[in-house]
Amino acid sequence: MNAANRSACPINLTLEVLGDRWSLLVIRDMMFGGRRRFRELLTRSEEGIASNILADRLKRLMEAGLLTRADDPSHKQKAIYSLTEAAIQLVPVFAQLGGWGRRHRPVSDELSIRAQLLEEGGPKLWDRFMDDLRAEHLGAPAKPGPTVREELQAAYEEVAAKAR
Amino acid sequence: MNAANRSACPINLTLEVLGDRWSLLVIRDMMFGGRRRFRELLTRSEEGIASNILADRLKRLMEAGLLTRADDPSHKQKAIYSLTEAAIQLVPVFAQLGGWGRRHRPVSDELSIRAQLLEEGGPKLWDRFMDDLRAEHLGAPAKPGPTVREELQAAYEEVAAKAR
DNA sequence: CGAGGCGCTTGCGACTTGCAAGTGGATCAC
DNA sequence: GTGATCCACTTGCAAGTCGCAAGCGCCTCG
Repeated sequence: MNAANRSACPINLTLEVLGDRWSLLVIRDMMFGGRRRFRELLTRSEEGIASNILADRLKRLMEAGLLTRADDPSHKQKAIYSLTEAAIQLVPVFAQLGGWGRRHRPVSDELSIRAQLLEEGGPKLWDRFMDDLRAEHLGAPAKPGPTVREELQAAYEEVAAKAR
Repeated sequence: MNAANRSACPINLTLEVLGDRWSLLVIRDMMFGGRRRFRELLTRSEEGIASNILADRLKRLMEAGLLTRADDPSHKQKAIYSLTEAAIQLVPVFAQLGGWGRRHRPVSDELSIRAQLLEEGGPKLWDRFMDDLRAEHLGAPAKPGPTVREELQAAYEEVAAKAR
């Protein structure tokens, strides 16, 4: 369980940071849902994370170098969390995880359309998405045109509307 | 925690099956290490899994449809575990996880060479590897030539020899 | 027939999780 | 300016999970 006494295998080391039920979901909500604050992550989470678990995960992810925290200059008690470059590079991992889940788990149509588009878009779309995230979280210059998140969101809403 | 009351998001559903510290490591040892028996998985695991945890994970993975169990006809008390097609399709997920770990975690050179080759080989290599696994675990006809696992293993041993 | 290997199971203490409630401070509405 | 509300967490506690060591019945080998 200790990080120290386990192996230096890349997969094992990745699992030591991300191998639990919540860490990747928190990052997913920040990436795909655009959430940046504690309260947003807490209350708008599909799966209903508990506040102490969320606090603990944010702390661990910061220690692992996947997230940073800054005070909101416009509102002293608000904090803003940002993804680091390392976290942004999880985009292909999410694409594969989502693609696998879509094919092998009982997903709903609305929620799987994003995974499908991300998978079909391939590395080109992933790179665009990562550039969007760098602009949003790291202050890199933004590219013109709609963001990948907006495109995915629009597709989701279209499917959700049809389902109703 | 219950599968029932969480969301139908592909990433969440994937995490419900694989989102713990051991499940993916067990599958990794079967895929990349060629282990098929309880005892092999127990004693030749780099990370030292406990026997009760291993038993529990094998059971859960069978219930999730990722593994099957058969009696060894030549030895009544031995069991053989096989990967299902769903588990074999985790190859790209492993490739991405390994690639990310290699870039962002303190991996050792010997253990990361496999991840590097798998990443650089891209979808073509992944497909070959998946075909190898289908031959080994599902009884599909084998392709001629060395298996991907053998190639990865040879590269690993070369690096390990240099390191000494 | 005894030693050892096989796939597990059991007991138990330590740690982790999930829920509900609470904390101190900042902001907002009036 | 004052009371209600929002904010990011923290605390207490019950329940569940993990990890280690030991043990189980069965089978095989010499």
